[in-house]
Amino acid sequence: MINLELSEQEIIRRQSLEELRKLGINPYPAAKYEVNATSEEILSKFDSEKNNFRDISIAGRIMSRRIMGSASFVELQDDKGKIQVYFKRDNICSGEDKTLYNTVFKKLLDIGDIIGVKGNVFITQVGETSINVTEFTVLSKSIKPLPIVKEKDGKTYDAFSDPEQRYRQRHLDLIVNPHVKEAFVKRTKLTNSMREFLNSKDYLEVETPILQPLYGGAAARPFKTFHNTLDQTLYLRIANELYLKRLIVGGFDGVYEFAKDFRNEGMSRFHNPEFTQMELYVAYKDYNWMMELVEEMVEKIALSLHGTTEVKVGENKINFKRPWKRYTMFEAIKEFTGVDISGMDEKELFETAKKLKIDVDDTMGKGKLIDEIFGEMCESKLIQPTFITDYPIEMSPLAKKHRSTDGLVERFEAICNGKEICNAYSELNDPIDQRERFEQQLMLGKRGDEEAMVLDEDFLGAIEYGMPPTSGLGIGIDRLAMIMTNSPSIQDVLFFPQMRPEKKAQKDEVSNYTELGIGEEWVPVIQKAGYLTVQNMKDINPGALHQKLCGANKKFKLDLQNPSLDDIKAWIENIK
RNA sequence: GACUCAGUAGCUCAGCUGGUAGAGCACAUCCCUUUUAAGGAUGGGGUCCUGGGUUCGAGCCCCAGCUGGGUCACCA
Repeated sequence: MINLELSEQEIIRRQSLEELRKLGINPYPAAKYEVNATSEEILSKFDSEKNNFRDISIAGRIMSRRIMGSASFVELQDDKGKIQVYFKRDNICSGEDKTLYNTVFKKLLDIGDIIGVKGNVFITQVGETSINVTEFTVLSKSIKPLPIVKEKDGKTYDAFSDPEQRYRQRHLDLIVNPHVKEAFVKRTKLTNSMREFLNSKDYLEVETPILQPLYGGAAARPFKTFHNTLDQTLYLRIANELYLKRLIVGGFDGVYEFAKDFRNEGMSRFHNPEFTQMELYVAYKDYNWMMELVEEMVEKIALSLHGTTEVKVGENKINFKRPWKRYTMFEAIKEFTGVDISGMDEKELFETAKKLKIDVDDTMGKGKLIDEIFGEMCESKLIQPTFITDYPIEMSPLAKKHRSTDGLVERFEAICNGKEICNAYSELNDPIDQRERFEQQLMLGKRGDEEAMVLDEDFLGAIEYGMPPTSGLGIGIDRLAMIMTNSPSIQDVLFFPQMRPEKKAQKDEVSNYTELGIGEEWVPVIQKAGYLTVQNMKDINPGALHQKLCGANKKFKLDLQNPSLDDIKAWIENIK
């Protein structure tokens, strides 16, 4: 029986599936299919003089078909791109039986099907490098129609562009939007390049717990979960900083981790609840040394992705060539506002912020005020990669006090395209100071700051044994990937960005209907008519339902025995 | 979380002042063949996001909700 939830095209494809089976063709064969070329190789290396690429074998998805009487063209898409494939009836069917071309190829295959073809490469009269097929194999029948995207001269027609569908059905997005695939390939090249760089310096890639009994290393609200056997609350990590530092205490001089971190906060085009950060800790170094490492590493990444240090991002051209501009936070504020705040006390800072039309309130301390002024007046103006150094101590409980200026810490961030891409310190390794800083955070927490850090006794215990002077770095991989792939949204560099679950309409069980005396075969018909629950049918006109059901029976050729009007009246009366 | 825009065929979108739901692609049947966002002819395909309301009558107007986009706020 026909499934009424399917569209016409889906029904036709399922029928084709059965037809293939009747012809003895398995639409989902088990055997491996030997592939010895890709579309990319053929297009770049075919030479009609040499007539190379004889007897090639290639597999992919049918993306378009131009069917003619006894010859047809198909666009086949594989992992690397698309190539035109030429099907000629007499090349495929050498004998009298033309079923393989007339029926299997022309009628039973569709856009979206995955096939393998064997043949020889040639160039058509129009000049298109193509494969002349001698043999083809159905590898997987597609029973859902693909969105049809067409392209000419770089212009795309009927693009599959609805962001909701693209993110919810990323597989579809990847099939029909080639530039999407490119961005993800670049993202992987980015992390590969970074990993190579770090490995070449002999730093050790490690893994630390994602489920943590205490969350620490950043200021953020966590996701909370529960371990049954331990009877204990656990948190998904917001950072891995405190674990990596324990490894430094343990005697590794350089450790890094590509870490998925989780923060239970707002979502935006720059924020996803789970995101990737690369954290690196190197013993016996300071934040000045780390700035040079960041410059060198990011410049190398830009070069390996684009072959140049210049990267186009939106309207801007960003140049990652070393050295990057450096400002202390005070210098940056002076540069962009004209105000020198370096000597100011809390009250003066408060008045300055007010004059600059920044929202301020009484709870803000000195550090928060400086941070606000910088965030409002400077950050978005920093397009070229820039280091901002020397942050107020209040905002940085894990950073070492500045070697020469009171009230500051040895911290830097790199800002690029108006957004922070990394954050680094000379790490605080004085256990007494660290304990005091945590205690200050506890006070903030008691005052209601939900993002205040928790005191981690185990971590303190570790650094009490002595942690070497260390520089640490956290670099936002998603943010960097956005810049390197010219993507305006974080959703464009995450395969499966977080989405609210789709709400499905509630449906009653079949038994809810049969209890009323309705035959099982009528249940899908009634639901198709819009009555997904028995209660929806309660107050309707029996005559109208009768018409709808008999109409559907005829329309969909269901060959069911129509119920009488009295039957339907009885069903509706039976509803409680 | 706030504001704002959107949701109509498998896809991209029209839809007038409220009056029988439309196009292109895709699909089906047929014609032709080295074509290319192929062409020609004919045809089928709809819970107009959901639920209320106003109205003789709602895709359109009003209210509530769902989902998404954009901007802002928190944050990396």
